Amino acid sequence: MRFSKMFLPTLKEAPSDAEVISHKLMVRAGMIRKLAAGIYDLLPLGLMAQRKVENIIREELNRAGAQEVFLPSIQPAELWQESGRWNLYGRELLRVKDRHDRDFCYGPTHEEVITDLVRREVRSYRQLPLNLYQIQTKFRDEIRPRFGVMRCREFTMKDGYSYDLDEKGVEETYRKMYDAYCNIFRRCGLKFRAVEAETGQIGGSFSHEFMVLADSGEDSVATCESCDYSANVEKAEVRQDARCKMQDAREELKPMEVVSTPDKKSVDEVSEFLKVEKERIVKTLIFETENGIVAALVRGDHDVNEAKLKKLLKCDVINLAGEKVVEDVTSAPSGFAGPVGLNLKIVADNSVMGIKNFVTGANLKDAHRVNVNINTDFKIDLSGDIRMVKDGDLCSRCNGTLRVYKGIEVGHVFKLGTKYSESLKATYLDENGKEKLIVMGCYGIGVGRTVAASIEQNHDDNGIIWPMPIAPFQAIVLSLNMKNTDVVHTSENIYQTLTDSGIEVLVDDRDERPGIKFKDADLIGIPIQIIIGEKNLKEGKAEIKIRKSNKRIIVPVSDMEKQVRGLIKELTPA
RNA sequence: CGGGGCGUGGCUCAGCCUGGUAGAGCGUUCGGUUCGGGACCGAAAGGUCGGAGGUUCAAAUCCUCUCGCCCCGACCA
Repeated sequence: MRFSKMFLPTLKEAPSDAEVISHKLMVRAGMIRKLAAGIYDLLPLGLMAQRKVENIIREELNRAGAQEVFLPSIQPAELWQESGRWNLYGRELLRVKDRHDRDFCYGPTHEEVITDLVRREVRSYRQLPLNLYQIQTKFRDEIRPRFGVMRCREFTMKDGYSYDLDEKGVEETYRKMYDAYCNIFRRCGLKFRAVEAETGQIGGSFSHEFMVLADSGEDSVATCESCDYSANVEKAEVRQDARCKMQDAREELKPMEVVSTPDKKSVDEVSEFLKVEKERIVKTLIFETENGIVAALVRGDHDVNEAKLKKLLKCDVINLAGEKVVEDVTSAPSGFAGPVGLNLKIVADNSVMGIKNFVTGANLKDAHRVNVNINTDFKIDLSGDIRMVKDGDLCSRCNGTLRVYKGIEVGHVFKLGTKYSESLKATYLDENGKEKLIVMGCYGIGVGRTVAASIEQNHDDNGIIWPMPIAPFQAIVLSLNMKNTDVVHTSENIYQTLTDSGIEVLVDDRDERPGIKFKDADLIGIPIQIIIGEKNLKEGKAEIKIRKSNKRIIVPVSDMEKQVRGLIKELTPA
């Protein structure tokens, strides 16, 4: 490809609406342009990188026994009504009507469509297992799209669905997909972690998320320093240990008192005002569930994990109560809730059980209670692990320390079970002629997000540094002086030779000054720069610069192909 | 959906408070000098100041409405 002919509009300055690095660089490098909030045009350079990722995905999935299909992006409402998600999915589901006033939606995911296909075609156990995937545009009407291509409304996703005879079958498929995902992300040059995750809206019994570690990530991952335990903080288990107690067992129980705390609502304020460590304050959070209102107690330095609370309470819906409900229930403005005298079901985190003489809200405006003790002053109905892990907690699997990192979720695998085969009646006849539910798994990869995540992990002040496997071009030839015929001819020759031998090369044949070419080459991040300038050329030589290491070598022009070939190999992970 | 901010040439932004000829840098076009890290000189094109309404002799500027975009929040009392 020739730079002079390519639609590659690079920018010196980043657009003012770009926040994260990948977004800025993708716009500056001429990969994307915004059409509307959360909706982007993909330009040639951007598409090339994305196609590279797509092809790696295809190779690994096909190798693992999956088959590619292509399903409609517009889906009839009936299917979603049948699965029950037409109502459940909420406003993220973009609904449209056709000219006959029939309801459709733009697919945010394809469980319904593909399960409908499978249920119509699969009758016998002989036709299973089946593992189908597609690479498709999805639309999710996000509350707040942000970070460029990282969290947008329209995006490209690889989604795959597996159909097995039984639990054993799906577990094997799941493992295969898990391994394939590891290969895919490794080949994309990403530093990632496969972490245990909550199943969320898609539902199902267990799942792993593939997280790319990056500060700009919107998810938090807890990772053990000593063993290989990794989990989304939503899911990560807390280990109870001696350190949690932090109190002398011999400390005597003191009589409870009410103290005035004018306008001190938050744990920070109360801790400061009463000169008490946050560990000795107990927060009382009021939640509404389908089975009534409950009060959840966690230590002042901890946060409630709603997913865990939900599980402990065995309920489906859980929402933090609003101001009004809090006032009704505690007869005090929010900020002063406490367990003493509350006529609610009270759930406590394990760590609360070990504290004595702690501080809580008094259920009175501008007042807290001190020296509160469980059993003496109030009773707990239920206790368990209901808090979010935090950095420095102990690992639940070993004695290591957990670290919490930010991560970008690029892939997710679920063991779905029979959730959809049940609602959509996807069944088969087993060898005894008995009808059984097909057992499903589902597997997603955010393709565009993977590209963005790679940039988050691979860049410097000058621009993108593509890992070789997903670089839009493997090499770029910088013809430094278009007025010098030797330079031009040599650049052309090298470009032709490399291209003919199957290497993906961009030649910067624009009539621009060298500085501009260097800057653009760095910006668009091509791994190998081949720099053709007069001085070196007089000795029949040219320079090669490795974008990643900034290493420069001078090689004879005649040796170029061999050198480049060697470097490509060197820069491609096995 | 709540709070905040911003819409002025292709891009980044100034001008708005205090109404009176629409600006800069980058980019683009033409001519010349330059040519290994975003050059320089000269000339030029390009904007109904997001849109609608209002106030005024006069509106980018003040008021009202509207659309778009961005940020923060929408679980922690």
